[in-house]
Amino acid sequence: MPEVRTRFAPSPTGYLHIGGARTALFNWLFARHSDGKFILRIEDTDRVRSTKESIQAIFNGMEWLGLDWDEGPYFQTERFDIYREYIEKLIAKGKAYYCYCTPDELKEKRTLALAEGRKPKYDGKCRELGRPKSSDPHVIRFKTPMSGTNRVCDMIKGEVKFENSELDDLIIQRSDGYPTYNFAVVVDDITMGITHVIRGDDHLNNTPRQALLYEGLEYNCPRFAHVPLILGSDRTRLSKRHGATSVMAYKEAGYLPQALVNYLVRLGWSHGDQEVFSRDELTEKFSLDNVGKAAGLFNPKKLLWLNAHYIKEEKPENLSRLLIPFMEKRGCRVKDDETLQEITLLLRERSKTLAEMADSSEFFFKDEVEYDRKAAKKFLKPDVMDIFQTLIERFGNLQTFNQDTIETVFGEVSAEMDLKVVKIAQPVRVSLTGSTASPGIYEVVAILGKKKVIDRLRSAIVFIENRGTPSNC
RNA sequence: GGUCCCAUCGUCUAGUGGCCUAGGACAUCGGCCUCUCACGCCGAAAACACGGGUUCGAUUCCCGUUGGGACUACCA
Repeated sequence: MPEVRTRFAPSPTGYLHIGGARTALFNWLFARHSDGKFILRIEDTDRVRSTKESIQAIFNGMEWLGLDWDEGPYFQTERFDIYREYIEKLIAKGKAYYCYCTPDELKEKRTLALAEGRKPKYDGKCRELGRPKSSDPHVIRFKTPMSGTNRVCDMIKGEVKFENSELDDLIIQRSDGYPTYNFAVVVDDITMGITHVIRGDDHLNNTPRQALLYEGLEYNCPRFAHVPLILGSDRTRLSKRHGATSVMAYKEAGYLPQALVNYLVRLGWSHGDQEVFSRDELTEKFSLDNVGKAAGLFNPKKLLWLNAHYIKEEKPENLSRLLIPFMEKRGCRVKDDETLQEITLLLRERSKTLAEMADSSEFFFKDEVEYDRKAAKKFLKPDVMDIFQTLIERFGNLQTFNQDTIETVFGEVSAEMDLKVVKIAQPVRVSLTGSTASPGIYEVVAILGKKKVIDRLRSAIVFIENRGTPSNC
């Protein structure tokens, strides 16, 4: 068996999007599973739409997802000599020809054909003419066989048949001398020794043209595998309309790369009933045999669930490091210390994203607690001032300020005042966090520390005292 | 319009002719746990698009219908 060689070949006309990422992932997994090579090739022959920023965005996305490549990146714009060489070969063999038809002429013919209900194929005018090369503007076209059936054996779709008569003579070199997509892809895949072309379903219709090109160039076709597309919730191609489609947007929203990888791989591929896969498990178990044929709808809720899962699984020390940029974005300057790790430990059970985790840990670091209106109205009432006062005293007297001693204080106060713990915990929670929902109150008190807790309880008392006066309402 | 692809719970899927009273997961709904919120646990509801064949037997194989999608450029 020759070595497996796969490639990911994005065009740098935007960020790395969800669909592209999955294609890259499948190629990467297939190569890693087979101990083969994964190659990155940038298809930048569209000089109007290709940008440097997009190239960088693709690199960033791949790096974040952990999709490392063994060869490349190759750039098509640096390979013109190679394409020219192959075009010359085709011309020499009489398999390609110069075409001097103008874009306007072609457009006219196309509209006419459409109006008459015919197929808008190129009519082959210059194929008959056989004009030699000249300095007049021209493209180069490939002579497509007029008849015959073309069979492509796809590893996912099975055998797909196309009639050659449906195809026309495709342009392989544009008038500006640039090769076109279908031609450059074939030459690249040949010269890079690609054995498996794994790509989106949307390329299935290109495959017969490319197969013909392989034939014309006298090379064997690689194996093809057309992966079904990812659709938005309205069942059309995933696009910006459907929300975030950029891989890096998920990083910024606080997703973990392993969650996105796990989600993407399970969308279209399965291994029995298993839902969660480590990276090692994926490279071990991935196979094209278990890739489904039908398009899949992108389901943000399931991705969110997976993200929550991976957050729960992540070590507190890693989480605290990942959390810092999110805290800074919220104006909290935090150190990656033991306290932050304790906080992430509390919050990892209750956060679906790092952004959410940052939101719910803000109160630990803010100087002033901002009370949620409803929460304050319900729990910060005159009858709790007594409780707060007692707690301030008891906490003040504690030699050891930890979860156990704090819990004991709550227990004692609840017994002495004949109040259920919840009647104490909720007002305290609001006074310390501003909200009715937070991690366990003993943990929160312990992490905040004696001074902050007492300060915040005092502020709450002041808040309650001032509430009666209209100026503070 | 033409070409091609596709079709199991709302969604991702298991299922490769009898193991199917169709399994799992997300989401939804109920319950338990509990200092709140989550987490976790338990449970419920929820699908083989339709019509013909083939077969002793079809979710599974074949054909058609319907529905959805992709492509249809001197873009990739």
